[in-house]
Amino acid sequence: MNDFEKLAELLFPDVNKTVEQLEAEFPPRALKEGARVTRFAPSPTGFLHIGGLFAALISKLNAQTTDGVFILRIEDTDKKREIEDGVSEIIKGLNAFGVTVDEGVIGFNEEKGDYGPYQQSHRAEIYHVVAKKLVSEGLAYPCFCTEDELSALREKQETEGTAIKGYFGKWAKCRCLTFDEQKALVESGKPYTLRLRSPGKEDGKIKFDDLIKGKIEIAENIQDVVLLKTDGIPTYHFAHAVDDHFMRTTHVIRGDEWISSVPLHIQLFKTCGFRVPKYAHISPIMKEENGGKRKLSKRKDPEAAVTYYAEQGYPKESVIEYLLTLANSNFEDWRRANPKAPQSEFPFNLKKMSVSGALFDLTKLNDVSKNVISVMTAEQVLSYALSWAKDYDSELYELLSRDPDYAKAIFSVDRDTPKPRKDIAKFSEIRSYIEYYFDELYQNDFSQMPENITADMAKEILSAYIESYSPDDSKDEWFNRIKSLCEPLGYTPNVKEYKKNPELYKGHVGDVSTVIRIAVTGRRNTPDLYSIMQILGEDKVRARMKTALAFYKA
RNA sequence: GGCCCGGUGGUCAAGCGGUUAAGACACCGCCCUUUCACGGCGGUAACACGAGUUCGAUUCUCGUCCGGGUCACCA
Repeated sequence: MNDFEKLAELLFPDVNKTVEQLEAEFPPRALKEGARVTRFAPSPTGFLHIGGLFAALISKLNAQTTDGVFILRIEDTDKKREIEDGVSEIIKGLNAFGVTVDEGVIGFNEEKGDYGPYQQSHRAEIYHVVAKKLVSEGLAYPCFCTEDELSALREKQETEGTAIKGYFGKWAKCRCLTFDEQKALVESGKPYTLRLRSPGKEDGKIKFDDLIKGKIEIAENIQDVVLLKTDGIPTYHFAHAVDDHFMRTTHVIRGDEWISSVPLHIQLFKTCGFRVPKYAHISPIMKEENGGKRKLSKRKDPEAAVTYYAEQGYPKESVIEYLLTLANSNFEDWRRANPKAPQSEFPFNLKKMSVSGALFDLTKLNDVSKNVISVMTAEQVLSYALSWAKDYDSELYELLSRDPDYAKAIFSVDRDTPKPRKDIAKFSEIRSYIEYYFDELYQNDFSQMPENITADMAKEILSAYIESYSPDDSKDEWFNRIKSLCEPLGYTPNVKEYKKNPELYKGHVGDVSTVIRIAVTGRRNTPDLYSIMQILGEDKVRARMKTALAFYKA
């Protein structure tokens, strides 16, 4: 047994498994040629960032379009970041937007798949097996430096103005400890981290091909980075290499803040004897502020949290649809050609991802969402409205569920037509949109008449209309009735005629309709009035007109 | 500061040496129209700057500027 092997035994006396055994335990996946295995690997902070959702979506799409596998792995190697039930929050967030996983963590202490465990805190043994192997081959060593020593080192490098800073080469004082020294220190109980003995050279360069950013050349890693912290838990870097190898990840898709550690990661994969996965780095979603761009901030921007969209009542398809427009610019063309096709049919292409970070545009989201909702059926809209209201507006929920047919009729107005209305972007708007259908919500505001219509005129029109109103009219009969009211009262049924000779009339049929509209709905602008009156029914219509009439008489 | 990435209208973006520099959102105007919305038509608006290379640069090279990222026992 050489010194390295002796050291490995000293450091990991309880580790008996070998890397070979792990390889057998987690064999390469039997997937078809070209299938991609991707993963989303958040920390359980309980906060799902819209950028995280975006990355997860892209990863899922990559797996889905290649008949691969999409994994959810939880990176809980830092207890400081973790919050109670953080895992559930993340999963809930993902599921709320339909980004479901094929494999990995699916609930509290619940997972599926043969490549687990999928929570890093449960994988200690696996990391230690690999670590032991590295030590036995002289590729990693224990470092007994304290935090104070490390910061002293940093200061020294600072004052000396060394070109490269950090723990490497001659600065790495634990690198060259003899076995006897190491043994004494370990046996004395001194805490230690495990560091990589980096094979990198100071002037070395590494090239790699990022699937989104293209070819990148950076200095190779020379730092003897920490692999295992003093508590034996791996750092992100080490866990990344071990996990993505044994989970047989083919494509690592993540935020571009990781780009600068790619040289380290490649080095790690290689020194562990693992095949290097393909990398794709996504630019962050930004926000505009004072003319500048910055990353969407968890603290400052409510829209950074995925929960914001649920609270606002955006359908999940809307958020995904918008994210897709950011991801692949040809998505909108595809959508125009396939207005009703499910999003899963879009041929997503990683190569078409934008290289630079996009500003998140809520206005555009609203537009996208209006389109999404406009092609839904009334049943779908109602079911979304109900599920939103259930959580966020109990009064509205009550009213909508009281008479489902009535509620469905409301959402059917102007819907199933070649040119459906597009006025709902999110369900938090819906209350004001439909309030006049419910006496409980409806505001008797008759004072908002256009300036050209006086109270006397309104009174006159309403009185006449109440006499003539017939609830069983067809739409044509209904409108003809309104038109026939016009001439006796001094209005013209013909708008063009009015525009030609405005001085001959008090107004046109539009004005007459407006008076009725305001009486019935309390507002100047609504969808098709005939439909609204049909839904409201004779009793409500008459009651409202009477109330309005009383108002104008007063 | 070192290293890396980026910079086309207000926003998202096509573009791969020769284009009237697409399209979408937003905005404005007109048309359609009983209101609103939808829809249709039209409009305002862009290649960060400076040098090269070239017959010709938004496209290629270099520099400047600006923006972003990263330099931990955090991920």
